[in-house]
Amino acid sequence: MKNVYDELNERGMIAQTTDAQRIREILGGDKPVTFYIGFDPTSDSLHVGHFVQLMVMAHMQRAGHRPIALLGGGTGKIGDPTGKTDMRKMMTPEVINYHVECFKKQMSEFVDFSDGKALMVNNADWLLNLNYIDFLREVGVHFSVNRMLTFDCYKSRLENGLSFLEFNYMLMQSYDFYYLNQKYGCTLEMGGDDQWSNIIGGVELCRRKANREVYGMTFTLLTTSEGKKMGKTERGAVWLDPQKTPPYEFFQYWRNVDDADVIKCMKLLTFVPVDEIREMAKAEDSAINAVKERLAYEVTLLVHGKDEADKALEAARSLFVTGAVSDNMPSTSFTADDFSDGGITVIDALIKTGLAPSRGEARRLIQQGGVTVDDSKIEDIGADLSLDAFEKGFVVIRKGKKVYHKVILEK
RNA sequence: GGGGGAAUUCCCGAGCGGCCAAAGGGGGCAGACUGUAAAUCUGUUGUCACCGACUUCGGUGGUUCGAAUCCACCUUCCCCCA
Repeated sequence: MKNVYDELNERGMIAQTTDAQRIREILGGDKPVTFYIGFDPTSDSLHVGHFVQLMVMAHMQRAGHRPIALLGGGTGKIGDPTGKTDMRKMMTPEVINYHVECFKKQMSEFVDFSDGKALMVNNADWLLNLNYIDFLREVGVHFSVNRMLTFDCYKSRLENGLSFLEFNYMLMQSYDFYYLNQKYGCTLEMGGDDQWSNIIGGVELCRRKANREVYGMTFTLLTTSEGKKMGKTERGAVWLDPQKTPPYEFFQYWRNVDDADVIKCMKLLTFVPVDEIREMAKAEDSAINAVKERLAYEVTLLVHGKDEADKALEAARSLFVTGAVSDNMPSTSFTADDFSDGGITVIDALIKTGLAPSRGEARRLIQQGGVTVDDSKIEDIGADLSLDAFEKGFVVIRKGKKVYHKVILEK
């Protein structure tokens, strides 16, 4: 069987390691390795930024290792200052707990937690009851402030202010590793590349405090070729929760990634074998479109299941390739009540479907020629959408070139 | 504890008492070109009943015919000294 280290490496997932050789050895050995990845419960759904982490866990689990998903119910109360320019808002315990519950549910879709094949723990369980003095004496002594201040991750914060609360985040996370090492024999901490300093902190703590040799590994952040974080749209993050980001929209997000990012995404976000991906990488020009479609399909498949992936693919194809209407495209239902005088203005329709956030925006869209109803461009901002247009029961509004929306008339 | 500075629209950032819904850039949206790509060019980017009206410049009051711009107090942040 292939060493999972090589698999991850070939996929370009590995960013930094504390000891590449040794890690490769233990991952390729016959003893399962217990490792952990932490997630701070900052929102009520995981987003694509977390997805790489989930993929790594899945890869590792497939290779026979034991993942521990650590939810930061305790550290969430502090807030990780890494890479943040501003102080984070403090979240109430209720909110944090709610987020933890949401994360749990979503993660179970990707990692098998049955029969102890993987563990899910919450660091609130051990961090919340720590005694301040004891903690300082046992953990605090092992950290050098001088050194911490030189870390890159604090640089920007040194200018904008870093509270003592946040400064302690690293100690908390380091303690997590120590705790998991003692309790579950966890010997490897993984995380996004931005977590590197925090991970080092944990590795050093284990060595100093328990004289244990443990390891750390970070993986490539999901960024575009320009170095920007992926998974952000004008409406915010791309969520894994279908309520927050509908599968069709999710699919479209990947369908529209830059040429330069497709292969990277393929490697990071799907289980498609590396050899196959290498073949795909040869595609040029418009042939890349096929790869993008595959990418979108594969990722949607993993996150939302085959049904939704098929539907999204079908909807995208019919709209963009054949121009046909699909049952699976985004839609809104109107009732007869919406047509008070036998019609509704196109502007109102745009608002009601969510295609435009305000009337001003809707008006602008029409003025700039961006709105099409059933293949005829709307020229007049006062245009009406009459009941007669609904003979076939629906009407298709198109905003710009890529956004299609079906308006269904409910009888 | 003392002294100094800052808070502007999605973000960064300019802003003389009237010409400010507020420069410029980024981002977003739309148009052209394309491959549902990138780059480029153009337009647009507070709300509404869009001629015009209304609400914005950390908060609350005040000065003034008139304030994002001046004054007072408050809040938050930054910097220097102790």
